[in-house]
Amino acid sequence: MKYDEAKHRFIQQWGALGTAWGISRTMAQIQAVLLLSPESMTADDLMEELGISRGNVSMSLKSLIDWGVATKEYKAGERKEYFRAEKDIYRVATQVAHERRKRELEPVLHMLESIKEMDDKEVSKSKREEMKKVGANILDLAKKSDSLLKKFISAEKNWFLNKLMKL
Amino acid sequence: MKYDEAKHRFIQQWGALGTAWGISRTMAQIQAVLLLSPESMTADDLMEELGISRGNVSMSLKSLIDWGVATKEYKAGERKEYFRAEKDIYRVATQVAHERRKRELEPVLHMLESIKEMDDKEVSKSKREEMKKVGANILDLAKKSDSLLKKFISAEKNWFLNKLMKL
DNA sequence: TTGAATTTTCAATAATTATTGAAAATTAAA
DNA sequence: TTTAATTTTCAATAATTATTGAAAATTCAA
Repeated sequence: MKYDEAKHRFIQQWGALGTAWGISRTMAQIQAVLLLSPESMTADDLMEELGISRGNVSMSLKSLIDWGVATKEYKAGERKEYFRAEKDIYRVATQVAHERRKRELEPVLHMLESIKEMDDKEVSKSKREEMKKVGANILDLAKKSDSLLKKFISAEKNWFLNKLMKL
Repeated sequence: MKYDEAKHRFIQQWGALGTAWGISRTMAQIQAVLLLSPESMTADDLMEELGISRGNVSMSLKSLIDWGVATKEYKAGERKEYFRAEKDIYRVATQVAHERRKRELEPVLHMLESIKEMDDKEVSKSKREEMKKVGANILDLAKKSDSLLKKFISAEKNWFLNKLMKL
């Protein structure tokens, strides 16, 4: 297979994966391009590569940086900004997991904590119990997932340290 | 807090969580209503509860069943169909994880396998290497996540067995 | 300070996705 | 069989989300 075809496929699939998971296609595609690029790239490079507007590139890069999966760099004697993607895919995964927890899961967990106070005699016991049970189970799952993720991360850290030791 | 307010909050937040993760608001809200309901419910119940159309309820329920997180039931001497949500939230999570892997991740993994064949002398070594590296890392992460999920599931199975033993 | 290069913002627009609602299909009781 | 109850489908429409592009803001060299 030609490099260009492989690259095209990677960018398309990565973009599709993004949309399925609630991330804009462009944002995921920009990440894909940066992941494949050995060098950091400018906004103009990305506009050209993906055929998208300057505004879109600017906003998508901002988001990638907010998610903690891309960084901005400056080159000596150059006015333009250069961008680079986080290439350690484990760090990308844990970073995204953390961000999503914070942005999307935490509001749900807060809501569940708050409805623990629910105590309404006007409604049947079984309805109240069902709600308490569902809430408790989700909170419990969240807690267990957290500790699992922590283990995963520390396992990865060790793996990285091992690699270092072997050098 | 009143039961109705708690219920309303749960349904809204669960719906919002759904959209953030690429699941339609209604589908998530129907699941929320079913999770809170001690009894199974009909399409009419759900239409009334959420104020949505019959068609939407029908399609959303079909999706929930496809995802393996809801089931249809028949009551003796009744024409209508009743629906029930999977309430073991661990099973919901692992079910959704499996489905998403199959539907959304697998196409990416196949693509990554196929671009392993990439071998294009027209393009710089560093570009080719970057692509191979990114591909290998993602495949590796997917493999590790799988084994982690497997461990999680078996841990849950044991937890369930333990509960059983204690009875 | 200028002012040209560069980036960001955001209202307008396009593209996508979700929802409706009524017609068609299915089901099962009479 | 009929026929009425119920569910499904899907074209039309609404709602949401993504993208554009040009004006405004920022940055930095002169």
